[in-house]
Amino acid sequence: MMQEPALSPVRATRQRAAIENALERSRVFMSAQELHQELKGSGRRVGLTTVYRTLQSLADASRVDVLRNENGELMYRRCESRRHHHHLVCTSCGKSVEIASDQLETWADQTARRHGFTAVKHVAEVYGLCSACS
Amino acid sequence: MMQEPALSPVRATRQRAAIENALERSRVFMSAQELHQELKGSGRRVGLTTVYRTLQSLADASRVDVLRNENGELMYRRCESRRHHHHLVCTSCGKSVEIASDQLETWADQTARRHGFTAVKHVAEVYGLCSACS
DNA sequence: TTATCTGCAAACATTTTGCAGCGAG
DNA sequence: CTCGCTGCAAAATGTTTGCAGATAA
Repeated sequence: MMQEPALSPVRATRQRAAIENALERSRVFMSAQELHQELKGSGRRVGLTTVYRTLQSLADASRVDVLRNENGELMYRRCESRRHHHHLVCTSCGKSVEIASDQLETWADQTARRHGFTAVKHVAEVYGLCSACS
Repeated sequence: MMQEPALSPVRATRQRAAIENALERSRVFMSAQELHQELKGSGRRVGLTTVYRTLQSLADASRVDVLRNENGELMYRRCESRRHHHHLVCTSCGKSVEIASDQLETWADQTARRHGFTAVKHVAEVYGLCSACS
């Protein structure tokens, strides 16, 4: 069993609390910039640099999921499960569901092996309109 | 059957020829910057702007595949098949294989439907070491 | 001839880094 | 009191755009 990395230094700062809090409330992926705006809008002032650095450290600790949107920007969302998983993301409201998929893993492994590839990793995300948006 | 878009105006310029030629010879994904360097190295001078614009238009016409590397940079490679497909990419030498995957499509559709999502699209790439590199 | 194409320079957008000051422990 | 955290300003990157001049057709 893999153990979650023991996140190095963590000082309980106002900024970090604000960021984690915002992530906790959101069920959608947000960019660092969006999160920064969100915080600013609700009166909690946190420097953009700090938002970037904090999100990065949270991602390193597998506390948030990271993926790139169409424009190549990094998007973050609180992790529900620490296990390997993928996402089903609504292209309209941004809501996302974490999905497990043994089937997908199996397919990736088999496909790779069939072509003589080893040490397989993969990325996969599914996009569509959620029931509320369609 | 979908018909390939009738690519708007296309003048046969030296630059476009150089770019298409370089793409034709390469079996690996290259960034616009890399392609630009490659051309410069082999004596064929093409402006970086032109490389970007040409690759973009080729991508629009589905003549090249586009995907983002880990750093979010756009990578291009000549398309072997115009049909929807995914890639198996060697993380060492960059060589890639186009892979079809009815299984994957089916999985994406079913997963989405199960969660009430419609209008499904998906992205998926598989990474590993090819036989020559492992 | 003329509408495209080219390419430089400048603009852009996102993310990272240098560094002086703040503040949690 | 210390050392990590913060945040401004500036740098770094990758990509796009404005525009004047070159050039296929």
